[in-house]
Amino acid sequence: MKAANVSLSELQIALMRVLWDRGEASTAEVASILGQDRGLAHTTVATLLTRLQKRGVVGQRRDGRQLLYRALVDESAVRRSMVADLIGSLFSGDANALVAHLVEESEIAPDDLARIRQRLEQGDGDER
Amino acid sequence: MKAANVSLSELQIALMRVLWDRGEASTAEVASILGQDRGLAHTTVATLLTRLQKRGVVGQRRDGRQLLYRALVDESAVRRSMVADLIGSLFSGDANALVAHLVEESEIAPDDLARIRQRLEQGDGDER
DNA sequence: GATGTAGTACTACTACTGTAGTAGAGCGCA
DNA sequence: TGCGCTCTACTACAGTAGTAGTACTACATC
Repeated sequence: MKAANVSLSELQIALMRVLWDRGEASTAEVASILGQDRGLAHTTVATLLTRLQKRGVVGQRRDGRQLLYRALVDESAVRRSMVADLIGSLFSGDANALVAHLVEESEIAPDDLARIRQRLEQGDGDER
Repeated sequence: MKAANVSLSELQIALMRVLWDRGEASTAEVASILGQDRGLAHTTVATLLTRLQKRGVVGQRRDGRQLLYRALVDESAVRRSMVADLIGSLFSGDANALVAHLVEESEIAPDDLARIRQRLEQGDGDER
């Protein structure tokens, strides 16, 4: 629960992605992955995780000397709230305008729309 | 020009929207509109505009005692860069996944996809 | 000419983010 | 049984955003 209003920075999302992928991870694990990609110090990652924990976005569990973190919000909740924010502020709340933008900017081909629709209509009779 | 990397907060976008709508606006105008909606002090709006100007996002022109501001980046550039950021961080760079998300979250109806495609294919042979 | 008014410039403060160092605690190995 | 390593906790600092007050300036009006 705690569904609403989770807006994260790019870096924070990268952190979360590690947790989403593995379910639970120690600071060291996260740091080794993030540090690899971005050259962040171990302590930096620890700070970021602590802050997210204080914010209630991740949960913390002690395992001996180590801390294990896991996500308390799932990716789709973050997607939901961040996409909604974007549509609200930049597309006057109109999701169709966002799709139109994507096509206009050649981010997706018009044919993809049909494919997506087909896939979704087949995949689920209705699940929502 | 200055195409890239314009990422703005919700409030900053609201400021910009006033400028996008009217082309050029004085601090007072922006403040009266924004202040209406959000109860911001006149000086707050002035500060925000100055900062955007320092960042090169808006241009400033003196008209007597007043300053007139106009946007130096257009809305589509901001959309482009912010949508791209979002897709990059939350949808693994896959724009299709964003569209699928929109449909799954009932932000748009599957039929809308067809409508959008039709509209776009008719509207422009190709313009890009 | 003095004064009120409108408008800008400067300063300030809080919160959050990115970044990381240092200090301290516990564990394992020589 | 002490030394080093690892891991966390705490502190710090710069940058940006949100918010607004105060001070100064120019203009109009009496």
